[in-house]
Amino acid sequence: MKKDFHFTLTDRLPGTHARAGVIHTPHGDIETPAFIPVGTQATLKALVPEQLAAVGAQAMLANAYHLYLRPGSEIIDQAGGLHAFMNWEKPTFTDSGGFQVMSLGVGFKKVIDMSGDVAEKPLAKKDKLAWIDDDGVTFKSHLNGSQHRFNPEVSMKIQHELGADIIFAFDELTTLHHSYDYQVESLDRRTHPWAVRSLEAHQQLTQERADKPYQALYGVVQGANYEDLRRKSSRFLADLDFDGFGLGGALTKENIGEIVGWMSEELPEDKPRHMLGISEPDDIFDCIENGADTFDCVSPARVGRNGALYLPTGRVNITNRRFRDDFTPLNADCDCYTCQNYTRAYLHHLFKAGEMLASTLATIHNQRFIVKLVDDIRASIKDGSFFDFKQEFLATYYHKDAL
RNA sequence: UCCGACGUAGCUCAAUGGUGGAGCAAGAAGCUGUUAACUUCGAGGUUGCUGGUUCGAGUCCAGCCGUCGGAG
Repeated sequence: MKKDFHFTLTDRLPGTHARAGVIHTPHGDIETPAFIPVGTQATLKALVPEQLAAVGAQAMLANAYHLYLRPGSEIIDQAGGLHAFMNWEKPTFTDSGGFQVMSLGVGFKKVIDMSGDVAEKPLAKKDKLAWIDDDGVTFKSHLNGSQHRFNPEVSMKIQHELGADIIFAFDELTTLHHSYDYQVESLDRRTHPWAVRSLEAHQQLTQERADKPYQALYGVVQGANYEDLRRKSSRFLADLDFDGFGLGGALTKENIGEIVGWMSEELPEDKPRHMLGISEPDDIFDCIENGADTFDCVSPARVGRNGALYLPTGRVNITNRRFRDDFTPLNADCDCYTCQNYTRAYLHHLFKAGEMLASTLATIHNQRFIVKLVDDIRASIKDGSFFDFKQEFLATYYHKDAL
């Protein structure tokens, strides 16, 4: 099959790893840097695809774990793939299920933070829903407790049935709470061998399903916040025939840019780099400056549904009492449907009343805010104003006395 | 007018005579490859009023006030 995927670099920011480019997929192009909203279960919660497109989303990311459990990846295969199933014609990504190895296992019912200084009490074995070994992971469904097994081959089969344009190798997402020795063992015994197995299974499936659109496979770099491990993991994956790379796992927020920089120095220039699960504005700036091309994250959607909305002056809880009689637009300078048509008082009311429209309007705004932020960063790389834009945005965003 | 029941947090209700609690509402915080329209936290009280019994009363007794129901 003809490989219908490539990455074109168009601009670089001198003195940094930052770059702009275009990812070409069978379902269209993605101008990078770009933020990719997450629709875990083949829907971005609270939005119809037209609303997601209107927000400026160039692509969407779904999750192999959730769609495997329900409705089943074979159902989506029968439907003609993710795009046809969910009525989304633009590019799609799927995550491998690797995140659930962590979130249902060591991370079950815990917050895996990026500060690295939280000593959580160890989880009792019976409380976990996932158990990892060197071949893969056995886990219990969070839906009904039924037992399943994922390994690289299973994840690749599922992701091929789902049919996203960009898919990820099955990896082990370690946390900052794991020891250095564990991080080494995780790379050598699981994430790296699994990357090789994912690639082999992917190539086999690509041949078997030659009538389907080409799917690009990204290898996933791990190594927590250790420079030697991040470089080693990057070099290992760089030597394999991946179409791009996911930069994953445990990253200390304090030096996230530095960590991304280590990986960018080891990875090939001509392949795209995707930051898994990052969306805070300061993190986005740091990652792009150090070579990241695309991002996905549930945070803008989730915090929005819970009433936290992005403003240029920082995030606010619209449920706060002070918004009860604030009849100004959420953000007069925002071009999203919500800000163009509704007041803070109305949004406050919808949340307090528990109305579904609250989620929709909040999601539209938050997605637009982050998508546009990354779009603006892309423009600033192209015209050379990146550092001015970064300084101005972050100074305003993190000193929230203006509201 | 008489009889009866009931008065506890903003609301609905708990509390063998032994340090008055919960849910919801209201207030606030958190959320970074979604088990999340979620989670967490604090605040909120002269137990209708006045007396009495008791070591000790939201609880028992009396009166008053109020609400509801029934009878006239």
